[in-house]
Amino acid sequence: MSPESITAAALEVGDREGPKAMSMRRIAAELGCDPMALYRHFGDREALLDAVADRALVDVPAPAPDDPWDTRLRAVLGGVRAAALRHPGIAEHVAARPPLGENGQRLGAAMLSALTDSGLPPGDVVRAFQALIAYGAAALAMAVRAGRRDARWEQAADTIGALPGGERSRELPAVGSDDQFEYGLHLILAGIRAEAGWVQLGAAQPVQEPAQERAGEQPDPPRQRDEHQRPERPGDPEDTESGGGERAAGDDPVHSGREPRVVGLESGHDLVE
Amino acid sequence: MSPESITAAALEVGDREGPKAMSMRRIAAELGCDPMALYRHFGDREALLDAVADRALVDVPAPAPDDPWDTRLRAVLGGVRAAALRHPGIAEHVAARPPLGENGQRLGAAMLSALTDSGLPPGDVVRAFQALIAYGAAALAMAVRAGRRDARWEQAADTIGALPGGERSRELPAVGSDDQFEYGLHLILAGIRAEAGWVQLGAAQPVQEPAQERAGEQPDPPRQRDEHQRPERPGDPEDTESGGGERAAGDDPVHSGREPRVVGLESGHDLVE
DNA sequence: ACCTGAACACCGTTCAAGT
DNA sequence: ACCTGAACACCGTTCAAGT
Repeated sequence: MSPESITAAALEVGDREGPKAMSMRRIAAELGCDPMALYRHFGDREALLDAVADRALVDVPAPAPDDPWDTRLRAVLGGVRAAALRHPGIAEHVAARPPLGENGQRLGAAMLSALTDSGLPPGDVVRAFQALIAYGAAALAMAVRAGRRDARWEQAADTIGALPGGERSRELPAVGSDDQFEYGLHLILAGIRAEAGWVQLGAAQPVQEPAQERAGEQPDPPRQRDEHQRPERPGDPEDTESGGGERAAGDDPVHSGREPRVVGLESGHDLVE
Repeated sequence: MSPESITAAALEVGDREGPKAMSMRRIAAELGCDPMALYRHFGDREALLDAVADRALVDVPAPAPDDPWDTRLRAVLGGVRAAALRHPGIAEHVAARPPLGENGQRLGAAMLSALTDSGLPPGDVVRAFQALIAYGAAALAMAVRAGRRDARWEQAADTIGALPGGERSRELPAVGSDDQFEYGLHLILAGIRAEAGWVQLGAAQPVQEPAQERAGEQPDPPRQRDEHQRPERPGDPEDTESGGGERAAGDDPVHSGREPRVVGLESGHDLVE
């Protein structure tokens, strides 16, 4: 009757009977104990599901530190996605929650490290991190719902097909598919590259191969036109002193002339309970 | 006792008492009728919430058709986000569901039209559309939870602050903030630009102004260095015939040599019920 | 035929009663 | 002091009984 045995039982009943079955009562029944016994180890159901979600990520390995930063990001996000989809009972919860358990922190650190290596300024590293988490979570949620054959998305495919520009793509939008996931991730990584100042070789003739990088999960030796070269940067992210205060609070182009920054969550609105 | 009066009552009780209060019984009580009466107009709770979510989007205007494609995308996604946050009771549901009601289709069509104008090939238009929906949904969900002061995210901020590269950004990650939302959207739009073959002027000296486009919601006249020029493209998206079958099924660089395409949801796995 | 509301099969969590 | 389980305050939905 340990936290571990509880999360194990929860994961099993969730995998077997779906997310709705992961109730305190049902999990307790699985363990043959009183539902209240669970509250000895977890404050409430949410805390228990947090632990279960993190447990589902134990098998996701940290990326190889010598890989390029974008490869590392793809490895982490793809790994989380695959691991979560292996446990459909908890995938929805993984998708809805920030990664805060032991494994979530480990993988989050790997992502932040990769983003730092991308050359983004430190402040943008955190923003890009959150953007990637958001995208990954939503794509995962879509995959879970697509697996559950949500009639809404089938209808959405019809709608898209009926719209101008969507006619020829009627069979494309496999909603939560790996392909779809990789494409969106590819877009964000390309955005990071542009933002960090990488120059994409071959950008002059984009029609023939604008998308081939997405196939690049595999070693991809044959013809690597998707190489990138980094321009020299006057101030490195490290020296924040004389290297140019180009993104200090005052002249930050994003925030100057706007309302006072919301810091953390302290000054946030409080919607309900 | 019409569908409209029901959705109106649901929206009001949701705004007033939070998403959990939007139960069939509670909404019926608001209307002074039997809970079962709601089932005459909506098949189940999910269908009712779909209608309520769409109703929350009536006020989001279609973007000005003459604006640049990226401005239109920002307008639609920002508008949906703002409208949803005005109705926190339903925001979570808006975030979790594809846009299928009257207003969702209207805004989805505007997004697809904008993406078509971005120069992406038709198949990628749909992929980019879904990626944007996914990102917008997740960012909205984060904003709702941040508004609810989720302790998890405060802890996440601490974790990020403790990681290498995150030290200086301790006060940055206002989790569901407008700033954060716009940054992620900016990354995706930059990715689309790169993918569609747009060249970003000034990419040679990126350190000084890599991020200023994000301020571009306002007219932004002073100095527009974030202009883009489009290279000539051999085949226009419109002529799919002789203009070059460059992205036909056979030689699609993304899909060639992979497992058979998943089409729609028909061939999908079925996780549970 | 239509509508109603009692009833079913659940929830998460509290808390008083037992040990 | 600790643990248990009855009880509270809810759910979405079914379905038999009423009109």
